[in-house]
This record gives sequence, C-alpha cells and structure tokens, in this order.
Amino acid sequence: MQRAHRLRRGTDFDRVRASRRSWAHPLLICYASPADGIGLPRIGIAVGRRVGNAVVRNQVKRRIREAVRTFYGKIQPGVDLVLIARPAASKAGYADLAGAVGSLIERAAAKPVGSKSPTDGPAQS
RNA sequence: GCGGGAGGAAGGGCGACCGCUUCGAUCCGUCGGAGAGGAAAGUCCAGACAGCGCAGAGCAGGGUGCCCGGCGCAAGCCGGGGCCGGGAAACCGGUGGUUAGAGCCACAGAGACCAAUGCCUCGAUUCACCUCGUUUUGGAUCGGGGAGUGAAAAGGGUAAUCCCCCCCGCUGCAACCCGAAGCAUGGCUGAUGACGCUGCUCGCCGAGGCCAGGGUACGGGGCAUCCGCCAAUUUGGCGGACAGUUCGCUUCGCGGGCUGAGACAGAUGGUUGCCGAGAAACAGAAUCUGGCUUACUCUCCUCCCGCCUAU
RNA sequence: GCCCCCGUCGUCUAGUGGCCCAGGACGCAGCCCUUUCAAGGCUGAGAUCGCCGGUUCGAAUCCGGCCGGGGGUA
Repeated sequence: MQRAHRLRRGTDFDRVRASRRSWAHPLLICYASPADGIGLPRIGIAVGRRVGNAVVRNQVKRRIREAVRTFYGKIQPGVDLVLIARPAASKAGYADLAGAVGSLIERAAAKPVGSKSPTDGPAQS
C-alpha cells in the first residue's frame, strides 16, 4: 500500500467524511466519496484514542492496512475511502478485521462486475 | 532446601514467500544497505538549540538542602558516616537552620510561650470570730511538695508556615528561518507613548496593537551524532571528536573492529518453518541529550540475612 | 509532539491546617397542606473529599508519586 494509494491531506479526510456516505460494521466504519480526478483509489485509515494505547492503535492500523492490500484490486478507481476503527477492533484478530474490511469494500466501493448496474457505487452520491 | 533482601544481565535466534519507510546504485526491468525501547512512557527536572529588546534593575514567583570525599556545565549520581522511623535481621524510607526575626499550636487545661496566676496538700507567721480551733474554722503572706489537662508544660513543637543562607530572564521545534499561493474589509485604540521581557513597579525602545469577519493551512530547512579537509553535478572519500557495542592487553586506563532509525495521516506488518520447556509481560522514536519517577516478563548470575537438615 | 488546568453527596458547587467523620442548592425518600397534582412547609437518607505514601499532635487543605478527565498550541 504505497503512498499514492493513501489519503494524504486532512482536507481529503474532511471531504470524504462530509459526503455522509457511510457503511457500518461492528469493528469498522467506512466512508466513501468520489475523488476529484479519475485515478487510483485512495484509502485513509483513522484509529482514535478510544481504541487503545499507541501499540494497540499501531497494531490495528497495520492489520487494516494489510487487509486493504489484499482487497485493493476489487476497489473501483477514482474513489476515496476512509476506514475508522471502532473500540472493538482492539480485541479482534487479523482474520476478523480482514473479513470486516472485505465486506465493507464489497458494499461500498466494489468494481462493477459483468452487466450489473453500477448504481451501488458511491460515485453517484 | 525454604523464605526474605540488595545488585546486575537478558527483553528471543536462524530462515522462506508477499508487503512498508528511507538511502544509494541502475541497462528504469530491478538490486543492495539500514529500519523502535529499557523504559521509546509519564512529561517531573536539567542542558543543548532557537526566538524575544541591551536580554537592564527591584519586588513577586520558582528551585536546591544533614556531614565528608569524588564525578558532572547543571539537574543529579557514587562511596563512607550521623540522626529519626519501619523490620527479628539482611535491608528499606526520610534528612539544613526555631540562641536573626515573625506567625500558629483547635478541644482540653490554672497556664500554649520574653511569663503570670489559679487548684490540692504540708509547714511557719499573722488576722478574723455568738462556735477561739496548732489531733479541728476561714482569710492573707512566705516556703516545700503534688495532681490533673494535653501531642507537647519554668520549658517546647511547627521551617513539606513565612523566613535565613545559595541558585534561576521568558517562551518553546506547532520554537524559529527561507520560499510560494490566497483574501475583504469593518470597529476600537495609539507620539498625552500603545504593543513589548513574562505577574507588578521602574528604566529602555519607538509604531503599530486588539476584536469581528475573510483567506491559506503548501514546498524546503531546523532534522538525524558533530566538526574539518579533499574532489565535485548529486552522491562520495579521508581524518578527528562523541556515544553505543564487542574484543584484546602491560587493566582506575589504552588500543583495535563494528554501528550511528528517522517520517509529516506519520515506516517493522501478514502467512509460515526450525531451534526450544516456552516466546509469554510492560509497551511504539517525532528537535536532541543527560537524569528522575512509574509499568513489567520466562529466566540467569553474584552477594547478604533468617530458619531447617547434613557434615 | 509541546505547554497548561481540573478531580468534594446522583448533579452543580462551598470549604485553603483543628470550630468540618465536610456546608449549601437542585434532585431523592417520608410527613404536613390540598378532593388530587404542582407549588410551599417540616424531617431524613445520601461523601473511604480520585488513589497511594509522607510532613504534622492533627490533612479535603501542605509535599511527592500515580490514575482519570478537559483545554491551548501553524
């Protein structure tokens, strides 16, 4: 997950969260918004202080990042995502977090498959 | 052997595949090097560094604190000793000055601080009396003894109260410097001196300051141990110093080798194999350094104290 | 990251060495008043003063260390 695939600026986070398009999971919350230009999808990860101390937050962040890497090819281009960890994520293992990330990407920003209409994507919001 | 105490070491190792940050090389396909801690933590001290006005004077405020010796710029640390408290001991914790001065010491108690007086009792002297008492009344004076109160009483306690002696400008890398982009003004105030070096006063300086609203929240340096030299387009090479680690020696030191993390939504991860009894605890660098404090683990080493057993 | 501030009944707070095993208001419970409710009156319960040490005869208060909240900072 290289730097070009990540959200870099605070204004990007604000813009994605201001789009109000969100999907919830017991471990994570996902926001989605179309990017300014057509390009690679970008992901931002936020882990607040309620999740745990610095070690726990880093561990959660790395597991989410690794899960995003495995599902990265399924995200449609030109979409910005923000993944926010909830406190329960501190007790979840990698398999649970990866499942959460996979389901959220499937629901929020999956590439249109076959002849299916792309109306479930957030780019129309 | 069991229990307790002090000090120290260590904080997994070797790999495979897929990934991350950074540096370098590159035939742009890739390749190679480096990549969290003993506390990185809490932010409790001190210093470096940077800005603020000459970094001024006084007050306020803050800090240090038994004695001797040593290390250190300082905070602080090490060794020995004294006193107090805890413990059976090893050991642990705490430490200035109340004959410079001031304040406070509730309740209780006669009295709580340069002393003065009250209670009980004994003795002596003396006075009073419808009761004339020294085996027995009351008062006064002098002298002796005592109880009670309280943490503490003819002699204190409290400086983790002010104070005395010694030290300290303020603000902090979101400091600060360079560059770029963008915006809209309105009100109040100011050479009768605003603002500022912080809280107050003085001295000094000399033109902006405050509020509301609006705009941008980008690049680089500081910043990755420091300094110097060489070559130079970047990179690099050499030397010295500092720190860490390791080895050796003629061992309070000297010499050799190796190493020097570093971003700006913020780098160590995922899956798994072997060693192994097992891989668990606290915990993630953010300007840097030295200390202090706190959190914690499977073990290992050295020394000390007590008990039991054996010799 | 850096720099500050605050923890006292359920809530908001007063108390800055002893008069306080902590006072007040709102809330809570009971009684009175009222046909009933509200308002009003009386009474009562409710606090290991965030935690652990220390100084002192004596600590919510003074000192040290932890814990938990909150704020500022281009």
